[in-house]
Amino acid sequence: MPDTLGAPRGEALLFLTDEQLRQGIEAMFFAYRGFTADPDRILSTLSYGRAHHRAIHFINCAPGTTVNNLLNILGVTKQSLNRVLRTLIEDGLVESRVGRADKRERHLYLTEEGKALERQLSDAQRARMRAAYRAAGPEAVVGFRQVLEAMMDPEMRRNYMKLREGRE
Amino acid sequence: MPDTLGAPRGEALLFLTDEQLRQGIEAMFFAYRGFTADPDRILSTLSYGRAHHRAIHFINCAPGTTVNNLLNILGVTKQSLNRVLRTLIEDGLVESRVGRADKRERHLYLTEEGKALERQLSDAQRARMRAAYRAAGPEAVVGFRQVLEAMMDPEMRRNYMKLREGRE
DNA sequence: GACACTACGTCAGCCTTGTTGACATTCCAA
DNA sequence: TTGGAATGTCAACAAGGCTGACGTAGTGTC
Repeated sequence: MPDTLGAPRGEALLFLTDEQLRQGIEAMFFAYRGFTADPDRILSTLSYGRAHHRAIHFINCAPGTTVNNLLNILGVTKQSLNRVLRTLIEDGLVESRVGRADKRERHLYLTEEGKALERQLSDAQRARMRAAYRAAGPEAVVGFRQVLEAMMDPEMRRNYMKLREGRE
Repeated sequence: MPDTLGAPRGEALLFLTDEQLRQGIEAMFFAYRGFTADPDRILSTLSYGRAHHRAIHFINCAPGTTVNNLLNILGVTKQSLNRVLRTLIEDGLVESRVGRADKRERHLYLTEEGKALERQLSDAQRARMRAAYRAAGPEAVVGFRQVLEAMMDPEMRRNYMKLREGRE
């Protein structure tokens, strides 16, 4: 069977077989379940859900972010986000400040209590991630990140990069 | 600062910093969105959801699987699964056969129509996975899989391995 | 100043998909 | 025969998505 691409020969492309891809798909499914399991347990005791976790996470990452900005990152409607945000503000975990330059905007911040919950959630999630990283080793981690980045929608990849830059 | 573990020195553990872990967490979040985006688009035109996709996927992987078995793999209640299965059976995508050895059990199979939808969904999902694999390269794929496997709950890892063995 | 537009909040209603609890049926096995 | 396992089904409920409509406040433009 001739190699239509020229450079890499058949065997070098074994990682692109349907069976390999299928295993990757299932690995994503099962791993994502593990990924969310620990925070989910904590949240359920507080009658919060994953949606609250996501909001808390990204507000913590980018303090002072606007509602619109958060909407784009999370990829939900403002009505959905608002429901979550309202409870977090009522419960004193998030503070909403009217913008100085543009008073239509609301800038979101975690309160001390909000930061405490964020820490609790991300400690649990990081512990699992750390264990997985340690078990797999540094080279595997590089590969892991490369594949994940390549799997994102371009727009989400931009959001992802932006968040990283903001912390460097 | 002394190295408490002995062997690897500080720099070798840079991949375990909180910032690295945080980036990994966000990468998982954004990548999973991409991972499900293509099937979701197809499903929404058929008034099906992700739950239907998951059922179809695993019935296709393990034809003749029982309801209970599927329950364990998917990690949902029988009532939840039943609602999904009922619509799939009504729509003629899934066939439920009474067990021969144990007539309490129902063995699940995809019909031709079900297989066609499965193919449509998995083609879309594999296309994205293939693009990501190709962009990242074979070494990255190995690392990707290693980290994902390490991130699973032990019970889910067993399910994952079992599915793989069944196809080899 | 009038007007269009933007950012945000909110109300109402709908859908999917998860949950619990209760109960019927069927059938295997002790 | 009787207990328990596997399954199906009904009802009720909640989280968290969605759309559509409407209100309000602030911005920017003509």
